[in-house]
Amino acid sequence: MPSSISMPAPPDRVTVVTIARQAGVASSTVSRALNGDTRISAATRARIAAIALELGYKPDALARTLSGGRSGLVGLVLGPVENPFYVAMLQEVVAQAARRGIRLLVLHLGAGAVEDETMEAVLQYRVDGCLVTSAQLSSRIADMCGSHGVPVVMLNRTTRLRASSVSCDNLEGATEITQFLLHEGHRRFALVGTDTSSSTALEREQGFTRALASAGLEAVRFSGGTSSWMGGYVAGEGIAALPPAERPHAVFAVSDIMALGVIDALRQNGLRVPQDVSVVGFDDIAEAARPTYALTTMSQPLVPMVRRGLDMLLARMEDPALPDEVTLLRGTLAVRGSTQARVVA
Amino acid sequence: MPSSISMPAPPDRVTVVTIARQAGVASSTVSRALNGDTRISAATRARIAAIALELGYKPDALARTLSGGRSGLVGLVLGPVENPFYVAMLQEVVAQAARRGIRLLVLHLGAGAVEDETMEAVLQYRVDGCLVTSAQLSSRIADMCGSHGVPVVMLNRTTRLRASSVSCDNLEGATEITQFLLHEGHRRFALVGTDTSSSTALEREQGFTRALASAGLEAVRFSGGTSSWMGGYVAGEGIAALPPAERPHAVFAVSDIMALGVIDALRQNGLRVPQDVSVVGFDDIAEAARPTYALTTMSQPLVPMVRRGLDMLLARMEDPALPDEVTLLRGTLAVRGSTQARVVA
DNA sequence: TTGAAAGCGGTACCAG
DNA sequence: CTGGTACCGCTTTCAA
Repeated sequence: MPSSISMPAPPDRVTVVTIARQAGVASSTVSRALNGDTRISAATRARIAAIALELGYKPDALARTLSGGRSGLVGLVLGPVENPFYVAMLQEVVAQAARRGIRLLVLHLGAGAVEDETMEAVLQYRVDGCLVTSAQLSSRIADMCGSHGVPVVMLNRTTRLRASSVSCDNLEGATEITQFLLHEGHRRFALVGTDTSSSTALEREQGFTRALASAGLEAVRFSGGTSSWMGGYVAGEGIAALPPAERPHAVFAVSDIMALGVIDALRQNGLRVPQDVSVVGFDDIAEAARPTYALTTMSQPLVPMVRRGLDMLLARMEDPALPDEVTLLRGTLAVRGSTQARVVA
Repeated sequence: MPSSISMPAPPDRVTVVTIARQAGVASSTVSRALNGDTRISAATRARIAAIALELGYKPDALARTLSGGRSGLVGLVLGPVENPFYVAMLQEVVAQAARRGIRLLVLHLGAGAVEDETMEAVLQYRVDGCLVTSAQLSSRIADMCGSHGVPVVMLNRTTRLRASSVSCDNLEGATEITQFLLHEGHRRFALVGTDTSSSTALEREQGFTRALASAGLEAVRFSGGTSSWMGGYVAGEGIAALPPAERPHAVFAVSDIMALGVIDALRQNGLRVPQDVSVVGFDDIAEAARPTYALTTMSQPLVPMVRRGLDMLLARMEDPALPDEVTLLRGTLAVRGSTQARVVA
């Protein structure tokens, strides 16, 4: 039966055999030549390369993997994208992975639990390694990867699990930004945190609280639930509802997205930022730089974090015996318009 | 050499052969049994299933694919995530794909061009189909997929390419929201568009312009560059700079994210929304519902769109001969606080 | 320097 | 109903 007009026959796959026949050599020779094996004469190598190019040969990644090689696949477990920080992270991971010839297999995205079938994909597709950001139940992924010799690197998340990690020095960062607030003359503080206890949020709270304690101060704590705009907004309403005498000079939110919610809530309730209340966050998401927010925040070194994370992962894909490693990177303070020095009354 | 303490030997892979030996049958029988082939006696099937379960057998997706089956992989090409709409889409795609047992291979993300190596991944990993959202150069992906018999479905993007698509009825939606504005008494309009000509933006502009034309009206056009908050902000500043006599009653932005930028710019310049100017968008991203914006917009039926898109893709993965198909879904008007009826002067 | 052949883990065809 | 076997595309000994 002749093929229909609208469906040009998908061209037959060009394989090592196709090339071997064309070149009049064995398929094994083709394989070696294309992989730059120096035992093959430069002449034959060149000839085979030429034919491969001409025929548009694309090695089958699956077959290659099956016969014992790497899959080139890295599993990706991504946190709640309601927080733009995770979106930025995703973007950076995708960009850098592409540059390194790594393919990303989406294993999970969002706040929910990682499903079982998802976990199985790690084995079924012979994923070489996993990149995990946040996710409450990431420990399950780490466990199963660990027991199957699949290296795992956590981004923006410290852990005691068998896995390596790269994250911002949250404790130090929170300390630094708190000291900045103290230096600016603020003496009454509010802390905006979450109900869920992610390592990230906890460390930041600690840094803040300790820095205050060193100055003999305490903060009132507000929680809006999750690390989201709405979470911050709810907390912000609570702060705005305080009697003027108890109103904080400055608010520290454990994430930028919450800080933005806080700012909106304060303004919605007639308070000015920074004139009445200074607000700071942590992350430095793109929205923080908008003129309407101009959020003072601790900027996470996103690009280096991802680079370091991929380096660590690739190294462990090469040599699975490498010991776990924890890297902390320092953030940098980004001072913008959401804070202002407090004139002593 | 004994294995080290920290590295428990990765357990040997459980294959059909492992099970076959355990059960005292041929591997082909195992394969059939596990695939529910009714020719195998219910008894043997049960027995094999039990052994498989006990041994924790996970069929190797790669081997299965190599021997002629589907890979279960769908390539994902995602648009600029600066626009939260694409993030929401990603989230929905991931969720629904997981539910259907489809694995997503990230091919691209962002505004940039799709790289060559990325395109090759489609063939190298034997991707069963591709899901494409936006992306200027998505045509290249579509081309190469088309010529290799890999079905493509475009989401939120109409096209004349060989590919199917699902999108919101942008023309109709823009018309409807414009008529709403007219009905509310607005007579002077501004249009906020982009420099890049995505089909989506163009159709929305058309719907708006035509609806106005039907009423004998015209709009001043502003462009802030890209479909982003900043793009909207820049356009908004232009609008705010107009002399009061020329100030529009209502602004139609081709996307929510731009509309938010417009609102912020107007307010930053002392104009009130909706009292001085009404603003509408298109998409209904989560941010639009924030009390601080309360954006009136055309809500895209995201969940049904994705469902329909996956349906179409799966159908074509089963039967590649299916003809291309274009589906338009109607959006629904979400009236919120960023618009207000204009009292006739 | 190159060829032949044996897998990798499944599926499917052909027998029996 | 079930077993044997070839094959998917590539890598990798083992020979020559």
